[in-house]
Amino acid sequence: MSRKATIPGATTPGRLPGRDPVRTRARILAAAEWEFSTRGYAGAKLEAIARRAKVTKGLVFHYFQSKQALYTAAMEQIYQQLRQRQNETALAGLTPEAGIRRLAIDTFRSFREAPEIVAMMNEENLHRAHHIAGSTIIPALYNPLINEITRLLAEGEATGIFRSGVDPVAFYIALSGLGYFYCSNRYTLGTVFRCDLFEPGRVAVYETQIADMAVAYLAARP
Amino acid sequence: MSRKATIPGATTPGRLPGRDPVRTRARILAAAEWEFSTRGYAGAKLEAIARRAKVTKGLVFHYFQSKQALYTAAMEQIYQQLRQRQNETALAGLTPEAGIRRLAIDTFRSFREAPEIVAMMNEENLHRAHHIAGSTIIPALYNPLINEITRLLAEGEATGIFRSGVDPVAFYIALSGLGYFYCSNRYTLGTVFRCDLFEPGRVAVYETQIADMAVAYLAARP
Amino acid sequence: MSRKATIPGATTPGRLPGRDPVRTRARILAAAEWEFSTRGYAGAKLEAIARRAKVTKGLVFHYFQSKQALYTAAMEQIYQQLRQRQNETALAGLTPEAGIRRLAIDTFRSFREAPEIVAMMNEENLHRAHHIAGSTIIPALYNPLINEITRLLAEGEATGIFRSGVDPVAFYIALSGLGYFYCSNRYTLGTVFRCDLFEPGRVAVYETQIADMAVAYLAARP
Amino acid sequence: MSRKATIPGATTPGRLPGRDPVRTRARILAAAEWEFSTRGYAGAKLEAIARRAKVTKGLVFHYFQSKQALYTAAMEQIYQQLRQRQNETALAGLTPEAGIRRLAIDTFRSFREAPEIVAMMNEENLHRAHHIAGSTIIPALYNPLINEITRLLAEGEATGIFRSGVDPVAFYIALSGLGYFYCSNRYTLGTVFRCDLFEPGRVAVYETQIADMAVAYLAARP
DNA sequence: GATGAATGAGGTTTCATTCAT
DNA sequence: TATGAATGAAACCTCATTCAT
Repeated sequence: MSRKATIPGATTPGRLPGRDPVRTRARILAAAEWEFSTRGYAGAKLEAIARRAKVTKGLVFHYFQSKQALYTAAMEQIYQQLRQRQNETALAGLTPEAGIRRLAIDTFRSFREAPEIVAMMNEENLHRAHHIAGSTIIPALYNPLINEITRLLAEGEATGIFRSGVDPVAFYIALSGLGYFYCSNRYTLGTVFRCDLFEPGRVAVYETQIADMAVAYLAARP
Repeated sequence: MSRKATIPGATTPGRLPGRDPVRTRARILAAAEWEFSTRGYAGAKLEAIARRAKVTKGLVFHYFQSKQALYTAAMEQIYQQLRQRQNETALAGLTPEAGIRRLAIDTFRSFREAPEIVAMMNEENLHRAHHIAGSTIIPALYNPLINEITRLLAEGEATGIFRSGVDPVAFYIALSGLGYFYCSNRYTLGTVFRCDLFEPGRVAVYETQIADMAVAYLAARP
Repeated sequence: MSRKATIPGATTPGRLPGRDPVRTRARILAAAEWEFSTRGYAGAKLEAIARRAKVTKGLVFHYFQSKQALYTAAMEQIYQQLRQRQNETALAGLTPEAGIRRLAIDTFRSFREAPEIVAMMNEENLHRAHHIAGSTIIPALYNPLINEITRLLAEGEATGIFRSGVDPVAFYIALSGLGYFYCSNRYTLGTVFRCDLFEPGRVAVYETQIADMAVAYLAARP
Repeated sequence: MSRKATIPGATTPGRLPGRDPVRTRARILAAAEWEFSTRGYAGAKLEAIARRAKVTKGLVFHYFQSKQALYTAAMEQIYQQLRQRQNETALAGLTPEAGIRRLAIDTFRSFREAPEIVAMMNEENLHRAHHIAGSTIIPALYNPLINEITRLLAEGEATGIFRSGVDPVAFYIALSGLGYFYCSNRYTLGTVFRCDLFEPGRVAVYETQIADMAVAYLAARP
């Protein structure tokens, strides 16, 4: 009898080195994300990625053809996670002011919660966006967010509470920058100011400050 | 005695161009700054640094004992350049509002003009500020700037034009973030928005926006 | 019973193109001949052979048990092709002189038309005939040719037009060498002499020359 | 006293892992020649070359930048050795007939004594003379020999003992082929004919035969 | 018969570092 | 001070082969 006694329908859970290509690929990708985002492209070693994914180095090449290709795959996945995270933000039904506050706070939070995204973006900029340039997916990911901002600005301007002439892209950059820098430079700032920037109290103070900055800037002057 | 009688102070013509220890060291350090800031710690190769400095690899080890030590030296030099650049900002004699505007604009400019500083800070944060932690010089470099901000905030509050209760450190971070992100993410943003962020017109728009944000936030509400 | 009722002899349409064991095996063997003869044993990759045969690597192992075994199979097939090609030569009814001329010319032609045989023989000699040594087929393939030569030499000697005392094996080697070298060293000679050795005019000149050499050597001196 | 007691003028012989760049390079090159010519390009392993040269793999790359470059260097050296060997042949003062006989015999001998040259030429032809094509040295090496042949043919024709209209290049190829094939196919022929082709008696027979063939062909017919 | 995931050994190459001169 | 030969570990990658399905 060559057929083993298996529970029909069950996919034999718990088998790690088993033959489940989908999971294996996912494991490798997750390991790559971790290594690339914590050590950078050059600093990440395929050996470490393989060990973390519990596969052999050869198998990494079986799925992804080179270190570069693996890096690109990891980067695209990370970007998608960022946008997914940001798209969860529900701005519908909020007043323009509340929407902008929420946006400032949520953007800040998304960077805080996904340090690998921040690290990966820095890495990308070090290489002058070489990889993103080739990707068609990534620019598309930004559209919903910019559209949302444009809508909020227009709405606020129409109801007379926001100033006019605000550049949505420039405003998006400023809003992101307020949250991004706090997270991306967490360790150098923490060292210089001898404190932990991610301590909840400090985060709350900063959160309020950047939301205030955003709306104060937009507020129509009498 | 193989040492020839040389006239001190004269640059003894005919010698190899590199026989000037001070300049040689400086050349190596400059090459290291360039390589480390454009490729990161792991991506920078001593071979490339040596070639760029027009010396042999061995000589790099002669002056700096290891890659790590060379990196630290390069980093400290870069930080000093940043602070030097920021200290050139003359805020004396300006009204608090003008001072803050100037600070926002100058900080932005300093990041724009010194991309190697931005890259190096990112690298440092990737490594959780490992190198800065050991350095006593670097935290000290930040003091003048924070003092200046504290002074401006206090002055503005005293004259009733600024709101009270602003955290100087949080405000410094926000101010820096507005300029930093625009520069550090120059390439990814440029790719996504299909434009050159460093085009003068775009820079001018952003400059005004961040200065407006800073003062709008600080402005005392009636 | 998973085996469907199929009409034997019919090529069961709609099946995967490769579901014909005989043809699949032949395709793999042909691919192996090409790869081994153009890249050598070590230079040939099973991956490339599989791709060329449009099968998976696993299937290559299914039919042939190892790279070595596949190589041997390819080599034997190639040798058989050579002898088949040479046996097509019809020497019956020719005078000894005409027979020798025809032999020289046909041997030359067979090497010209089957470069993979030449390459494979070189590869074999690189490995000191390791594979041929084990094969019983290959020596047998040479017998008809040597017999033919022996017959022609004897006949010519008997009729007094050929010299006596010619070693048939040595003569066979010389005859082959004249044609073989021209083909085996086609590229290096072509480079050195800046011409295409396989250009028809040049081939014709050489053909005449080697036939002349053979018969001039054999001709009985007065 | 840091100066060791050394015999002045002596280059401290017998030091193997010592710092003698010229010898080290030569050792690597010699090892490469051996490995490439006995195993082919793909079959040769840098590890084996390094071990044979008693250096580390890294050092092989220090001197030659890649496997390809090392191969090219080895090939050029081997070609030079061949021509050097052939140029040693002193044809001056010989009659045209004696000159041609000597040429046939010496060419045969040079291939017999330098099997690595034969192997390397085969390898080159496998790769369609890719490497030789780039080299300017190699074609030049052939000139003296062709000149010599042209001279002998002209002289023989002038004195009426050689036929006219012989193509020197085609004749050179035939002459070389007679010797080359015997050596290049030593092992396959030896297997097929169950004998050692390099056994002195057999070599002598063949030597006479090919010299006879050459002059019989050239001989003017009454 | 056929697939393709998985392995493990070994291939070429890189690189920080040491050391004799 | 300066050179560059030499090292050894480890990097990325390839490839013949096995195995579950």
